Amino acid sequence: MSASTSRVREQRPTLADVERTARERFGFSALRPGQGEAVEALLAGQDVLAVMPTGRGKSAVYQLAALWLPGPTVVVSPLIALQRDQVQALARTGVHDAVAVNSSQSARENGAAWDALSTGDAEFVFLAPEQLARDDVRERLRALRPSLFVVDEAHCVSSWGHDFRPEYLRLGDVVAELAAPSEEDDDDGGQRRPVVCALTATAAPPVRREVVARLGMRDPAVVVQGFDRPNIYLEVVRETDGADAKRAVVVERAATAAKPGIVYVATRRDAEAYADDLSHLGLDVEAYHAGLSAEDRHWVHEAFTQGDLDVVVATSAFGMGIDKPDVRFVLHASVTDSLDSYYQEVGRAGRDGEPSLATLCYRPEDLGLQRFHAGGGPDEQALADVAGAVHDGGGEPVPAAEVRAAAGLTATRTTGVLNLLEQAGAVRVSREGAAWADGGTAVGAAVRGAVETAQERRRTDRSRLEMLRGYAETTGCRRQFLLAYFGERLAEPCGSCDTCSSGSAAAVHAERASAAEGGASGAGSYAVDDAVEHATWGPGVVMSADGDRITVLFEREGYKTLALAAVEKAHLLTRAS
DNA sequence: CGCATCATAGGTAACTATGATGCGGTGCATTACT
Repeated sequence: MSASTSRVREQRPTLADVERTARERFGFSALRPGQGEAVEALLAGQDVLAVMPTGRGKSAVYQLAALWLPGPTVVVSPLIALQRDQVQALARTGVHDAVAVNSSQSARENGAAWDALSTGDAEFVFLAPEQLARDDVRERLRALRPSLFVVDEAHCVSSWGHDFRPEYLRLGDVVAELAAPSEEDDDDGGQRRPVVCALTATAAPPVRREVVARLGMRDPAVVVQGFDRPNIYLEVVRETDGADAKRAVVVERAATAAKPGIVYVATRRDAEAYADDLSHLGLDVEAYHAGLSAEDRHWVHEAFTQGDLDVVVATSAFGMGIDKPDVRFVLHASVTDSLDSYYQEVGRAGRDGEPSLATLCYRPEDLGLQRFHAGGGPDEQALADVAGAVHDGGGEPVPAAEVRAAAGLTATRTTGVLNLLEQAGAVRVSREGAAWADGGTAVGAAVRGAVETAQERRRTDRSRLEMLRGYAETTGCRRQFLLAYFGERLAEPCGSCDTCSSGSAAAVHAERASAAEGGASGAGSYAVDDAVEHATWGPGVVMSADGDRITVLFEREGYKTLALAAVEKAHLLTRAS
């Protein structure tokens, strides 16, 4: 048996104990900033949200905590390929055994995994959120009495939960269910709720808040490590001469930049097209997107990791699980849906600390595709069709396939619409299908509620896109803008971005400084993360306050940038408690 | 929302201009077949 059972809960280890263990058993030279704090909180039974750069740092948090916490550890991990890597990485440390349960394994392999967990031979079980939708899986987990519930890549809760992978939004319920008493264990008055640990490399404050809320985390310790990656030079190339000119610029930049690198594109078709262009120039290049066979994807991933490729041209499918230290450039051929995604992708450059380059080729027209993805407005017809199909079930669950057929929508679209109806409180979705939640709710009212929710979501998505536009169009220091978005203040321009090189950042900085001095109270009267309220836009949180303007994230409207002078003159904002 | 693609029109020969149409990202799991 492992150390987890030989030590008693009452004897909580000190930070020095954690540190020594990290050294002796995991071979770390020292704890990294934030790690000790996060482990201590978990051991004290406090939920933890850790926002830390990718690498060894994050997973060490739960691996260390698991040594002292009594039961097994559940790790929710978004990709099966990632689960495989994580299980192997744990096997290499030799400290713990880990298993995974998923659809790529045979029933027999999955059975063996459960056995290993129940005998204590394995400490960790890696699962995708979809597994936790299964009654049998949740039952087995309950029986194991896990002490720690980890959500890896926790930003997926916010970015995928709403439509693409709705099971992410149900993880909070799963935790609650693991804690609830059941018929079998009435002796001890129910189960202990596992401590929840959410991990991600990139999350702006609103994403953090959403993760905490959706996972039902209780008074979590929020550990945020530095976002700044000073070795990555940031630049934006604005292209005004049309789509063809932009293509030429992308190809030229990718061809001349130091290798290896990643070119991110918005469509599968672009991935193929750019890969063709670059290979005609004699580069070792491959395209990567979700339309490729699993085999091809694996091959490209391997070849890139091994250093056999100069460039991978990829959609957003390429990324999670890449831990290649020497990526020299990340070039975006068009915009992403948000700065969160953008910085996540940029963060794959220069992990070795050596100089690297992040270039965004920016055409305002490219925002159109992202607007499309953010939803072209709620489709009332689709909502009505789906609501009607579920309502006709008369309270009995209607299988998703039937709802889909009745409404004539794609699977993804159907789950998205069902999710909206569920958030509006009209529909309950279970594994068996969707059921009308409340006999008293009329279809019309449910649809109106769902339209409202959809519009709110759309406003937020568009405002996130606007923040990306803000980054692309700012004449101030790019890094100051980017870090402010993530709630970090950089006092001076960074000196390592295109606007700093051109001198425009310095000019903006001077201008803001004098504006702040001249104003009655200036930006100093607002701090990042202050809660405020606007007369018409309602409650919000200050995202950045720099010089003569502040940006506020409103709960209903999304991000808005306001001139401080106007705010103070018209008393636009009041402080919320 | 912006684009690539395809069909049509124009006016008489190979092609360009215009308009209509459809498409666009991310992965789990499950099922029905060879």
